[in-house]
Amino acid sequence: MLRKKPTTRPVTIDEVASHAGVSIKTVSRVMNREAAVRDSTRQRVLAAAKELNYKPNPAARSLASNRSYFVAMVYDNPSASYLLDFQSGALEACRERGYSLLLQPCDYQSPQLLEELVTLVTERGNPGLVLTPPLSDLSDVVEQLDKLGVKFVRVAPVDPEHPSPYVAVDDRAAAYDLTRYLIDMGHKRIGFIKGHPHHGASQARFEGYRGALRDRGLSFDKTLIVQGFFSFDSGEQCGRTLLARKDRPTAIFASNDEMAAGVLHIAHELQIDVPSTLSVAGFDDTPVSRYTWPSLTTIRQPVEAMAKSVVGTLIAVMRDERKKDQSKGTLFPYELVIRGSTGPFGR
Amino acid sequence: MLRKKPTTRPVTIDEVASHAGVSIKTVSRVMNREAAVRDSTRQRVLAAAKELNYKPNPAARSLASNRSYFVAMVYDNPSASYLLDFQSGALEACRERGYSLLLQPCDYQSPQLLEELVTLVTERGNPGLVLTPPLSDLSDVVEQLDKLGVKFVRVAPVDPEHPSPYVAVDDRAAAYDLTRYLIDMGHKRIGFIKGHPHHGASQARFEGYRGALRDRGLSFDKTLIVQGFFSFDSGEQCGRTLLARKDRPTAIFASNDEMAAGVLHIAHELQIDVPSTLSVAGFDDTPVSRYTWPSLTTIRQPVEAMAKSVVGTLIAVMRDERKKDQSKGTLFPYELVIRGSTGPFGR
DNA sequence: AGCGGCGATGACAACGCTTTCAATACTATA
DNA sequence: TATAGTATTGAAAGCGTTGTCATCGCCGCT
Repeated sequence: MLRKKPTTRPVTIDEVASHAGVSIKTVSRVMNREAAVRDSTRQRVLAAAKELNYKPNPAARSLASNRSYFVAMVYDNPSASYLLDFQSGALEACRERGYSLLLQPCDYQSPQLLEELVTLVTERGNPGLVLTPPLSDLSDVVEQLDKLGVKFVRVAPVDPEHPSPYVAVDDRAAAYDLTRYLIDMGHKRIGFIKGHPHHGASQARFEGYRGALRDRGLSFDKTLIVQGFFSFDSGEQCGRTLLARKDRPTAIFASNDEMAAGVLHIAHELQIDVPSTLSVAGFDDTPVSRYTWPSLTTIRQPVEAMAKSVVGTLIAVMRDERKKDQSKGTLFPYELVIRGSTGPFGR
Repeated sequence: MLRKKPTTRPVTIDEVASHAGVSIKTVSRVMNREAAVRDSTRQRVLAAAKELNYKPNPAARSLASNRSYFVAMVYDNPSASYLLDFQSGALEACRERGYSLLLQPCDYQSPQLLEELVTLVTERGNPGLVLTPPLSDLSDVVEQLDKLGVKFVRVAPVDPEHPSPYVAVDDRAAAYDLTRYLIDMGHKRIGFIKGHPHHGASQARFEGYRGALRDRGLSFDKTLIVQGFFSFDSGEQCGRTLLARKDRPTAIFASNDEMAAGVLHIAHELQIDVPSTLSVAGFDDTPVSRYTWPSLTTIRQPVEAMAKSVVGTLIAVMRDERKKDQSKGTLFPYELVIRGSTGPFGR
């Protein structure tokens, strides 16, 4: 079967120009929404473009303008559903503005990380970058990228000091609220599983937990704190540690849903009933929180909206459209979602 | 803070050429691995390129060559983790060959789907397409894309009749094996939750189930079959239907993990012990299968490897490198993964 | 009427690469 | 040593846009 593919050659700007009786430059102006075009002319051009179904050639565009129509999402494997939610928000922002999203998985601990990013940027026509955690906290990388003139925004940076734009949720306050909720359910011994130490949010969540204990006058017991790594496996391990003790906690707050799922697994293994004798809470409200039994009490972050917002900002930066007075960071609201995995102790 | 960004202008082919003492055409040849270059020349050029850290400008490249260095993954929300696994395999294939991956979420039922895809293709410089299920089964879309000369490959098409390349797993055989395993555990009444009717795999899995019953001489009870939609919620609903019956099944085979997770939820709600009085199995071996309690018996598909392979094929097609005698489809091996959610009836 | 200015438009040169085709340098052969 | 043939290389013309700068009207003001 060797039939020749038709591959209809796309319409070019020249055709639109002659069809509308103007120069290509004018068509270009119209397509780029530049101001200095008489309204009647603009209409004529738009009509011609529409009729011919003209789509500007992106390669020619970025070659000539030395501009990029790409946003690259740089990530190192945070939770899967977080990634997907984020992607979908980012895609939405890109779609609205005619940009495309590139994916750049990477190893945040690699010594060549900066080099890889620079390669990405130069190889892919200078896209803007979205740094997701924990990359958003690598201050040297941030510094260098900035120095190199790379446009980027950060997601959930622990340290908002750098002038680049970012989005985040107040992790500390969220963890504080969740902990207070547990305390208000009557829990006095609340275990805490810390998140990955290289994620800024981990520290903030821990501080929220501690703050709530303090404010409610509960003593802080260091032995109830264990170090997790945001993974299901680490959740199991930490759960085992906490639940093996004789004076085990009556509630466990895991710094994300996957670890909470791991704790639930161990609780089942040890035949500890949840929530009657153990409450378990997570963080993030990923789909995981519904798959577990019981469903997880957790904190919902509007990940998709955050992604959309921050990518929008990035594109504005790439276009130099950003008003100077615009605030560099945006905090999004979180929400405490109460499900079956938590309750008062002893029924 | 108005400091000017340095934005070091990238190295161009001209600089490499003069640095190596050759014409730009020769540099171009070397960069594109064309044959007709003396070895000594090639070395000289490579050295120069390396020294200057030359990266060909992709926009210029695709403008001049009218070729695309993009692969677009077209999907309509199959399971989240499936997507991510697929992405990561696709990215790997792209990375190896210097291509970039674009994401194109879409609505497979939209009447304008074809139009949207054509827009994508023309707007984004004619990328190759990866059609994931259920898009891979829209024969009219496939037909039209082919007619338009769009290069594409399909993932898990139910109907391999079209000559475009594809990857798949033998869903029927996998479901057959899983069902036989359940039967061999002593189950005689095995409920089946069908997958989304618009996914080709659904039918194949169902046939595998039926085939195993038949071969093992078990009667086929239509009332044990319920229609799901691959979602957790539909799993719950179907689970409720099946488990509310007096003569409820002793095992339930859900056509994917999320639905199986839903069934487990209902089992817990009804205080039906798994696996002693009910076995539950899923399909896909997504991370979900580990989060549930008990962990799910399921079928593992090498999604990432499949993605990598099919994207590799796509790129070969885009480059016209594909040997004619190459088989158009590739079947990947699946694996039965036995976990805690299944066992012999009555302990 | 003459002049400065500004709004609207177009001509033409990039942008960095590939393609085409011609030119040159070899190599094997007679 | 000449000769054809092949391997290697390069010059120049695009590819489809945007950037720069010149041009052309037209307005208001002297």
